[in-house]
Amino acid sequence: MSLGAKSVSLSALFAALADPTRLRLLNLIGGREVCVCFFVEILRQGQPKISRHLAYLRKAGLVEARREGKWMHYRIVPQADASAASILAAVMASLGNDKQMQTDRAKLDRACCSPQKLVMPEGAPRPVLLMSD
Amino acid sequence: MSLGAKSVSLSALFAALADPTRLRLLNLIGGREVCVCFFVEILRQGQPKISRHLAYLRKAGLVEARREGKWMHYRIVPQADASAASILAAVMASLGNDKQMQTDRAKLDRACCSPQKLVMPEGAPRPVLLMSD
DNA sequence: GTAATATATTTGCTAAAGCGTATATGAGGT
DNA sequence: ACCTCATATACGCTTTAGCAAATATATTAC
Repeated sequence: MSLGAKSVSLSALFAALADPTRLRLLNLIGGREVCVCFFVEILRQGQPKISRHLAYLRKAGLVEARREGKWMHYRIVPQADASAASILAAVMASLGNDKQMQTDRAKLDRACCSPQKLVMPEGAPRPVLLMSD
Repeated sequence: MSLGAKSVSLSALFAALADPTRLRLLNLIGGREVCVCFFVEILRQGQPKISRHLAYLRKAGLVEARREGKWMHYRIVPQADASAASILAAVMASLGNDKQMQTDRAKLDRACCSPQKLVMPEGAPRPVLLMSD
């Protein structure tokens, strides 16, 4: 492990955060476990695009996935590194102040509590809370 | 100004941070006002490269420059937006935990207190402390 | 087995980032 | 005026990121 490893991984962390779609995904995942179908429905973007950005976040170690039948559930990976953890905490808090992020979250909450308001596949899994907000 | 402006500017902020050279520059500038010649000397990278990254940071609104004769001094721009400010605070603190960043800072401190140890142009300006660390 | 669904990956493209070299700008000295 | 120094920008290039469309994989239902 080289001495400069931290600065490299920090810039890699910022590269992962340097895209509006990925920030919206992180905002939606924050705290809960969310099925991919909700991302596609709420962001209203093509499924391959969503999937590519999720793969990017996975490779960056920010999220991890769990398969449940046909569905994939994504959740935040708690950061072992203290620097990454503190930065991510500030990021997640900042996302909460953004209008669009709040709107996205509201849609997810609505999907969670009254799914018929969103066009969702029959029997789509609900987002699962991992911790209180 | 659109509703989604914040998420756009946040991703732009992260894009500005997503480069090891720019992080090293921010680390050196942190808290003090520093002349470009120190960046070139300490990072040991080509002057146009340093200058291009400084221009990037300037366009991103993270630093600003002040001319003093032939020399340009760079300093951090205090962020008006609370989100950007809190993220940047976490970033600057994290940089302080990195080995290479500490080494860079030590070199700058040495240049400040015993300039003959670094090959510096005659009469090069010293870094100026803007606030205590 | 086939078909359908949910998600992931590949392909081909365009746009942008980063680099080094060369050149331009701006200030001070002679 | 010219020359030099410090810094910035333009140019040509290679690498990478992002997109849409198409295709592949994995699971379930039949």
